Amino acid sequence: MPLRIYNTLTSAKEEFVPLQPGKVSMYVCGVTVYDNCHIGHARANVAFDVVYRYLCHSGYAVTYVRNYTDIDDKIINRAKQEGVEFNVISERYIQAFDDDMARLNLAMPTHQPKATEYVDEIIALVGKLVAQGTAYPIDGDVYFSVGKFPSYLKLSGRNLEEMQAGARVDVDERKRHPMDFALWKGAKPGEPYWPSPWGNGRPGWHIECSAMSMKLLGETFDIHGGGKDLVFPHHENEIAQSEAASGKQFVRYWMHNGFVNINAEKMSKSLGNFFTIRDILERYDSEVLRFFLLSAHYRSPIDFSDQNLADADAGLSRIYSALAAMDDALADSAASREASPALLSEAALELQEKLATLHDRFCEAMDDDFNTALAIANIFDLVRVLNRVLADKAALNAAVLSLFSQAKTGIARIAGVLGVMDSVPSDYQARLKSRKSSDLNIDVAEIERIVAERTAARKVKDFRRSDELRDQLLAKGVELLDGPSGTAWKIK
RNA sequence: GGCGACGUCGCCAAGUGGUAAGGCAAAGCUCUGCAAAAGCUUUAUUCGGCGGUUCAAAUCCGCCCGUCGCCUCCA
Repeated sequence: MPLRIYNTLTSAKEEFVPLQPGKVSMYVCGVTVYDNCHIGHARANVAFDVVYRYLCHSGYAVTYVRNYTDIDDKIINRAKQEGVEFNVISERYIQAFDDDMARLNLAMPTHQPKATEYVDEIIALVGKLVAQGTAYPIDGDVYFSVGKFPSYLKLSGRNLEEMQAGARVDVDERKRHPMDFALWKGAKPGEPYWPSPWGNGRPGWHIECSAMSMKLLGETFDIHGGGKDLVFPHHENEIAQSEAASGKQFVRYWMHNGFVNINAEKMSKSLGNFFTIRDILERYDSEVLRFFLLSAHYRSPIDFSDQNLADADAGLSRIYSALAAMDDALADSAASREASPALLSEAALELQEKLATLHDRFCEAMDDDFNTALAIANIFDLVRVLNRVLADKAALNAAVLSLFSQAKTGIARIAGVLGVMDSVPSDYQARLKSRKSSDLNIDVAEIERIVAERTAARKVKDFRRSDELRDQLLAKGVELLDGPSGTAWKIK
């Protein structure tokens, strides 16, 4: 079954046919590095990380480019505030971005270019547009002339007249058309600059992506991604600059991810209602955050709340519990099972059937515009059957254990694409426990002492004292779990 | 004002013509001294409302209501 991708350019799902068979060229707008990243950045980057991984999984040789925009007005402003050079700011937040993405288990792109390393290419591109007459210099700035590019706004499906009617911006009177945008900005005193034919200055906002993507991927490439909010003006302007310069189609498939909302409203810097990735990782495991982000389709809005994160946490734990239980069964098995008949129970037969189609169903979901929500639902479906088999301890024979091995392999294959469920189950569980115990207001030795006292009380059937001690611990957030081999405890 | 998206069980969320996936929560059961935890089972004749097309619609069309986004920096 062919992969189908929703293309913003045509507003439809289209069969994906790469420019060159077996190869995919893909560019995703990274970040402007002037501050820490928020959950919205996490979503976009996780979404395209999965796109990248799935394309690789499908057998394509993928060249994945994700840029850093490391020169921009916001960076300059921030540098001014702090009284440092602009590159102190950009380098700091590049490092922060890299750290955040590593924690979110992102695969490394093939190239991670920085705008400042491509100034020559940018100047050449602007120069070409000026020479052509599609761009014009004024007082050290250079503007793109939207009137010279007839298909301007084809991506966002608007027209120039409407845009002007709704314009809320003060128009620079020097521009030929109110919608003309800057390719190059002349430097004011004290600002960073590069020499250019139009004087000292720096790149405008959109031009760096055109220059870097065309340099690394060619004038026409397969996939260009980013958040929905980049459709206009950023991607629209990229198309204008690039296609005007090359005379060729710039990008074949435009992909845009939906927003992260807070109380059904867009999370954004300007609204001030954002959470940084760092903030959230203080409180939730990074794998939980990633799992949460993949639990909705990448184009849908997703509402960020404690409740929803807690739900994701519970769901992911359910999967790991089943994986851990399989590990246990496999570990304490072997010899004693060998003699047992290899008959499969009804549940085991169902498991066998689910395993046979597991990978196909995964691909079917992902081929439909990267439907990770459906892919995850399939995993839960498998987990339910798995638990049913696990529950029947007497039926754990060699044949069933072999199914468990298959299940582990099958899930690992999927986990490798989604970038979740790829921890060692017992490690994951230990990670959660230690995270929770860090905000505990009682020390472990004290817990152990009370547990021991209660065990003694239970031994002599003093259940009143036993329950008293249990309540005492519960009040401090410690939950007791009595089992055949003694009493374990966990943080509530 | 222009353009666009969305509205599916208490909550989250798949499903774009063939008769409602999955998760969380809840209830029942198993287990337990009792619990907790865990597991199993159950839980929408119905998809914002009203019309229409069709043998058949959550899915297509029209209108209405509601929410949100873009049009300014934004993933």
